[in-house]
Amino acid sequence: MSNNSVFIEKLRSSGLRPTRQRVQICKILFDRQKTFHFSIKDLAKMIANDFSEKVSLATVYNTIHAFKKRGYLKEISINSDKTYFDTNTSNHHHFFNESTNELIDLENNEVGKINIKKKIPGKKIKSVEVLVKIANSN
Amino acid sequence: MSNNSVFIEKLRSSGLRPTRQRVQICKILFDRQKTFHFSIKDLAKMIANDFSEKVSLATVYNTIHAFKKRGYLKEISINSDKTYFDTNTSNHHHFFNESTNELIDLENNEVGKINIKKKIPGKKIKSVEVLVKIANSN
DNA sequence: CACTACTTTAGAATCATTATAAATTCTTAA
DNA sequence: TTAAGAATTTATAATGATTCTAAAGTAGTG
Repeated sequence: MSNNSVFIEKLRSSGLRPTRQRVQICKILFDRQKTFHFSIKDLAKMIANDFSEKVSLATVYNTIHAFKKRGYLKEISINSDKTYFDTNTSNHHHFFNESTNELIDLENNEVGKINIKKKIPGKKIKSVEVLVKIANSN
Repeated sequence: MSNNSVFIEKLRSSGLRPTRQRVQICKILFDRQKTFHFSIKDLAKMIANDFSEKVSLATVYNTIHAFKKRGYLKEISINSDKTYFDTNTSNHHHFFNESTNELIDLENNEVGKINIKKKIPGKKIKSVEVLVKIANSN
């Protein structure tokens, strides 16, 4: 369990004022061992449950965007209708469980080297992301 | 240049009545050599340009969904804010050019075998899709 | 032709997200 | 510590994409 000063520092160090709202959101997002995959809606619900003080939806959006911009979160697109964010900002991949709509991390070292044979002249590769869709075996 | 009867047959064979609107949309989508990547907005614009008769936006949505359901189109998610459809329904991958927002197909045989080392018990893999983000080399 | 089911349509409704502008809070420096 | 200015939060409105609705139109069948 981190104490708030860790998050206050984190925020300050990237030029964000450590407001109550931002610190609260940090606690939910980053005070955990495992990767966290969430939608804005999920997060808003958790804030409502975890804290007595209300945080407006606009602030949730603002904060998530600020965090994404600073590299604290990654955005993941599965289907157009679902936007998830991921606290794991390393280079990695995902399983998407179609039976449950659940996302599972797939670390870089859990996927063999990916050889992109086609080259696009004048372009360089920024990232290679794999999405593995899975479902119940039967 | 295919004639309409090809599309009328295609529609009929999958239980869709070959209405004027659907045939028009078929002509735009499928009467071409190369894969076509498009958004609903793109398509609506093309319909407006190519045909004298108006097609309502609701019909465009209905038709695209019907085509997707029947496997004539694939949906592609890049960023949450962009939904593209793809007339290439084969198992394949994509480049996404971040400089131009352009999608480029990457066929299965242009990517080396992808070895997913992590297994999820009780689940089977439905698909493996790679998204390669690219940008100008400099 | 007449019937029925399928389609299309305009417009309303919904949902997620972004914009706005006023109120609040944070930081700083006196 | 307090005043000033900038950053932030907030409620609400605005936007944009998509879906819904219910009425009008159309295709297929006998």
